[in-house]
Amino acid sequence: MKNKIQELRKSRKVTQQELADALSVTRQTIISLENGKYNASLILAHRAAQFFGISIEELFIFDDEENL
Amino acid sequence: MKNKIQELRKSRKVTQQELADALSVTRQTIISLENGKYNASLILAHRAAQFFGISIEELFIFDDEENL
DNA sequence: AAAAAAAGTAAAGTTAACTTTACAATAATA
DNA sequence: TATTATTGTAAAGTTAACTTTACTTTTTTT
Repeated sequence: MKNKIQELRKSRKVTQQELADALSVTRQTIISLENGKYNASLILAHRAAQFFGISIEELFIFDDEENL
Repeated sequence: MKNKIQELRKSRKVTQQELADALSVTRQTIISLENGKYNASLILAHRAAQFFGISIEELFIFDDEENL
């Protein structure tokens, strides 16, 4: 699953650390999400979508046929 | 985090087993989600929302101030 | 009321999201 | 070019989502 986190973060001139703080996670979590190391949990996805003012469906790119 | 899975499943006369099969998870997972034992992963949330034809934000009730 | 279907409980195991710490590489700025 | 800010890598630990199996309880149907 891909996401638009890095793209949106950069366009808004927010650092990884600032985003991490805003979402109450570590910077490591932001890095790993941006670089596709793992998927966000539902709650984190919701927080991130809220932060960027869009829906979860808009922030994440779900390709069907993906494993849990 | 709460969700409307049980409510929607019943209103559509779908059994837990049928829903589990449709979402490619075990019945145990459905039971635990319906009974609030744990939260769905983002991908499962997406599959469930698609199944019911609504958005993730409509299917899940996010109360802010929740832990990851 | 009996049988069958559906829902629930319990418990042990696996996996991956997230944390923590520490260090390396790149980019920006003085 | 030197310094600082930002991003990335690595690795070990914790926790919770999800699985599997087996059994019990409730609901539905005959």
